[in-house]
Amino acid sequence: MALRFYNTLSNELETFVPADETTVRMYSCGPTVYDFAHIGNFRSFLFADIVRRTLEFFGHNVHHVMNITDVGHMTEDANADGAGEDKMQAAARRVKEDKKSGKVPEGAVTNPDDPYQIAQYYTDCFLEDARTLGIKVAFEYPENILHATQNIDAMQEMISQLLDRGHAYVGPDGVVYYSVESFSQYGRLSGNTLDRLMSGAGGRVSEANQANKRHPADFMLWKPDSTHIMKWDSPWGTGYPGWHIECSCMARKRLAADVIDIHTGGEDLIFPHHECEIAQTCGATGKDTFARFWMHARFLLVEGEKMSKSKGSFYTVRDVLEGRIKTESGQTAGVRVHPAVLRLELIKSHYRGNMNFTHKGLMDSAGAVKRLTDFRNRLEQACAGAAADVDFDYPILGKFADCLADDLNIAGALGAILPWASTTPDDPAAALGALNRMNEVLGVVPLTPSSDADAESGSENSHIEALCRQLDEARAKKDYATADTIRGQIQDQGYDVKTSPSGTIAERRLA
RNA sequence: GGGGCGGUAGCCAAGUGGCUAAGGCAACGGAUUGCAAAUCCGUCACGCGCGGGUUCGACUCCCGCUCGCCCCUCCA
Repeated sequence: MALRFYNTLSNELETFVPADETTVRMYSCGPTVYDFAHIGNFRSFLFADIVRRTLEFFGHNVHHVMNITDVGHMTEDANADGAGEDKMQAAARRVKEDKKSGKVPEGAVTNPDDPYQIAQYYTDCFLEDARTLGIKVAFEYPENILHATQNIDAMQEMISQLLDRGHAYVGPDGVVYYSVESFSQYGRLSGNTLDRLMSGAGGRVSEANQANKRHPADFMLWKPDSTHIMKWDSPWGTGYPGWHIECSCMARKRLAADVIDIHTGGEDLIFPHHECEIAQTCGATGKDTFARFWMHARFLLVEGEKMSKSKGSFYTVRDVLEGRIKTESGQTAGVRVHPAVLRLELIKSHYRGNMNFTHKGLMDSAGAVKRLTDFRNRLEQACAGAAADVDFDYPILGKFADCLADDLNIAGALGAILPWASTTPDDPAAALGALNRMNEVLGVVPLTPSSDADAESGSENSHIEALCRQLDEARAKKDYATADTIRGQIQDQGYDVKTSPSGTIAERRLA
């Protein structure tokens, strides 16, 4: 089946075929680790995970690599005199505050002034969140998730190559800059060609900095600065690398190729980050292509608006999972959310449209996860867990495959699955096989019915169980007032109550 | 000013140049229930941001406009 992806490079849907048929080489821009990643970041990471799982679904072997940006870049990188506060220093302040309030686990960061400890702390948090949400590459740390700070040598090597090949120069300020005029393709990805760039339109370019560059769009590769909180020796003085070089370097190094198949990231990275990556990699390799496909996820809105710290909508994964989000009425939701629910909420709409994260949407997703889980449980019972192998001739699976192959149409795929999940298939073993294959991409059907219960404390389980029995007793005695009170108690603790002839069952709500 | 993406019912969200515009949620009616929940059955867009054009026919193609979002050197 032909896979079609929208390529930012051409602004068109293109049929995807890997350059090397044995392996798809894929690189995703990962998090900066000066703070917790928020759900907007995770939308982008989950998008990359869907790309990877889709490729695997269609039988490709995928080598997926992600970076961890742990070099403390200036808060204002454009500020060439280094006046901005280092992000790692800002993070140190934050961690010190969090340590006081007990948010940082005992022993996690023994010295908040050590930037490597800060970076590792947030890296660990990121990995934990990513694994919770089922992002595959997170289980491949550290082989396929690389730290920038552990690849400084490779960056210096690439900078040397760029200097040798005439794509870089040392400015009067001692900073090594990339010369955008040396690379004729500059602007091809973003449309921001040199003639179109409106210098400083974003208001983030300082005049003083520009004086040292040959062209206003030239960007930093290495900055000598012995006062920087993270610094390394280099032929250009002790200092630190520019932001863009790490991805060019690590993609080439870890994927062992000058040209890779797919590069993903958030839409804001198209310019300058990915434009600069292309300039660097192509400048160093001499090839005219870095990534054959560039794929970008649109931004996430929260309740219809941009996420904002002042509105309290900069949710982290833990904020959502632990119920610290606001409902439509502005109340704190308070109910724990199953990770599969958040995963589905963040993947269910098309990656090239803005996604609106809402409390209502989360409730919707919870219903869908529950429905799929119940469906799976029914199928497993019906066929004693013996799933049969099915191929794309199986109607739902074929439809699912068609949707995915059409530029990752997850919403369309869900439109096929959800009504199917209300049916009772004639061949439960085949249906289970199909569902399992689809879930390899979606990753939203919790593994076993008991896995959620296992996550609860034993005492809570037995407490709820006891209330269920009391409810049954009251009902048997036709003491409905008591029964209703007990039911209310169980529900208040985040459970759905189901009464049946064989007794009351409480199920923890997924959100 | 420039580059790019999007605007389908209360909400989320597919889709096609031409049968009655998927699906989910919510809502409503019914079955069931002590009452609910869950489940099941049924109802729910004469219209697809606005205005033109092309066409026998457009929500789907083209032009203009409008709104939202991203970028034009912090950003997923």
